[in-house]
Amino acid sequence: MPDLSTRQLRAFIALADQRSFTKAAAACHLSQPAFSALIRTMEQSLGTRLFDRDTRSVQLSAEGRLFETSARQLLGDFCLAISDLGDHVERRKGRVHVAALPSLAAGWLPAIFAEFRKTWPGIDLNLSDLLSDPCIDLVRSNKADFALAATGTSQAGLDVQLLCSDRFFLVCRKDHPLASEKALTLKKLVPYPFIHMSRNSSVRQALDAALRPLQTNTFLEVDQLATVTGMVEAGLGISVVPALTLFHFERKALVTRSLPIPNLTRKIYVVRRQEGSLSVAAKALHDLIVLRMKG
Amino acid sequence: MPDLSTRQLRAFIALADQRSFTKAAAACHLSQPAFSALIRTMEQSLGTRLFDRDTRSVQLSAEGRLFETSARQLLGDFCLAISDLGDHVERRKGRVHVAALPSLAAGWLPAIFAEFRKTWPGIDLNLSDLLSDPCIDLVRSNKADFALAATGTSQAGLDVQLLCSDRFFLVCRKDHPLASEKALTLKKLVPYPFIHMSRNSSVRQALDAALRPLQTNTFLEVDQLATVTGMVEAGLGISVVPALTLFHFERKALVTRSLPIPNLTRKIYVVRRQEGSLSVAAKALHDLIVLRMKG
DNA sequence: CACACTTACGATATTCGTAAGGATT
DNA sequence: AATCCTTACGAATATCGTAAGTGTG
Repeated sequence: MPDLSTRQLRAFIALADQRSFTKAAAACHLSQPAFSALIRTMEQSLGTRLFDRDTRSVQLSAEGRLFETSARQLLGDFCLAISDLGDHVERRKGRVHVAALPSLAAGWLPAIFAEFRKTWPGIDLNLSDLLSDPCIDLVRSNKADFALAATGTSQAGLDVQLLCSDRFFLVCRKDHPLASEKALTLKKLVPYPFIHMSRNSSVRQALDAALRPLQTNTFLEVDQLATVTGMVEAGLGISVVPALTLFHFERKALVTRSLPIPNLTRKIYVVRRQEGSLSVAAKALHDLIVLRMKG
Repeated sequence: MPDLSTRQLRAFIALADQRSFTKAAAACHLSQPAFSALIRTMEQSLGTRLFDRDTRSVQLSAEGRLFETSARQLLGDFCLAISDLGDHVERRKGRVHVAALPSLAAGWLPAIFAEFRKTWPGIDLNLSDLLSDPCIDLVRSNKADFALAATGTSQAGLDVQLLCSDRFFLVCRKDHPLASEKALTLKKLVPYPFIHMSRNSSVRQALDAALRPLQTNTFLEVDQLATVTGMVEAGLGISVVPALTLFHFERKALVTRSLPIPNLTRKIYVVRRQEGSLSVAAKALHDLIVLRMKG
């Protein structure tokens, strides 16, 4: 099977169009003899004359005419494929699939996504707002490019990098005693009824790990942060949630108070597959996320 | 727009399949470093890394995966186009359009076509069995590859070569006086009623030119040779026709007799366009026709 | 240390442009 | 003589294979 290059195709088509070696050579930025040799080489490798030529006229031979259709089609497809690849490399096209904890998806990610989308309007986005484990599963099965999740144990085959430490805040009604408490401590929280996220949430797990010795009055567990908001606002109890989720609690009736315990944090990691680099688009979003978090 | 060769596509696909530079290099009959350089060059010209590789594993990058689909499609199309061209060059495919006088089409061409078709079963044939002028028009308008016709005047832009001189024969019933005439001459034919082809036929024109001084008793003109056969067989008259048409007159009731006038001939020419070579298939048929005529 | 990809490097092959050649108008 | 394609040829470039280098399990 003979070798053939796009340059040869271009030269062939140029000559078919111009019907002149001199003009076609100029169009290909080649000296005329070099162009002539190129066509000759092509004819040899295809095993047939493609042009009937003498000093007075140049035109496609029967076989050349037959090949012309294919050549135009092939070169067109080639250009399409190459420019499509170029679009992806230049970030004019693409798709990034991010898996992220729901606690990040509602409050923190939207601004990042908006900025990303503004910078790279051609790149589409997928966001799987799931708990840590399904997030990581998506990464492992290569369905998501990377995940923003909380994972203590380092996973085999996955690259896990700390994105940030998310400090916990007290959330309660303005008329709650703790809202005006001068010196907040964990111990002062314990007596009050707590509204918690369910045990499989990263928020809850980080909290449990940090509060290990203390026993809280957990009278209600829910699955969604928004539900916590509603419950706290209704005066059913208090809650302790990470800073990145405070978006949910920006309400007139509520206050959020920093807790003076430095290592009471939930750690957020960027998780991606060890093997295989990120796509250009995914790397762009990844880098933006890291930049906006660190910066 | 970057250059790209089928060799590079093959290498890319081989590496995508084998996921090993060593194996893919072997598959491409290249040393491993040369293969490595080939992939590197390709990545540079496309402006993106196509494979994620370290000493332990080789796999497509996101951009490589994107390009893989196109690459396989492109290489497939390439092979198709090249092998299709090859089929035509090797005469496994093709089509030849011949224009030929009806007087040749029925009797003389069938054996040639049969032999040609047996030798090159993949090549389809078109035969336009028309009078000289429409035959030549087909050649000039590039609808026919060449024509077998009678043309005195050399036509501008056309290449005209003598194929054969077709001697005329007397055709009459066995019971006709001329059938047993010892020494045939033209003059002895004159008194008898003639059945002629119409004046726009090449047979008639050649005959008229050759018989110029003599006046024949032309009481019937027809358009088809087969009609001449029927008329002569019915005893309506005699006719004089070229040797290559005698096929029509091989019948029990008829005799065909050579006329002892050497230059009483109709000349058959091969007519083709001056510019532009014949297709491989057309040349094959052309050469066979010339060979069978001369040989 | 064994395996697999990369780098280094001299040798070979290809491709280039300039200049001369040949054919046609 | 002018035009256009081909041939000739030395120079620049690209590609090849061998051998050494590097990094990982």
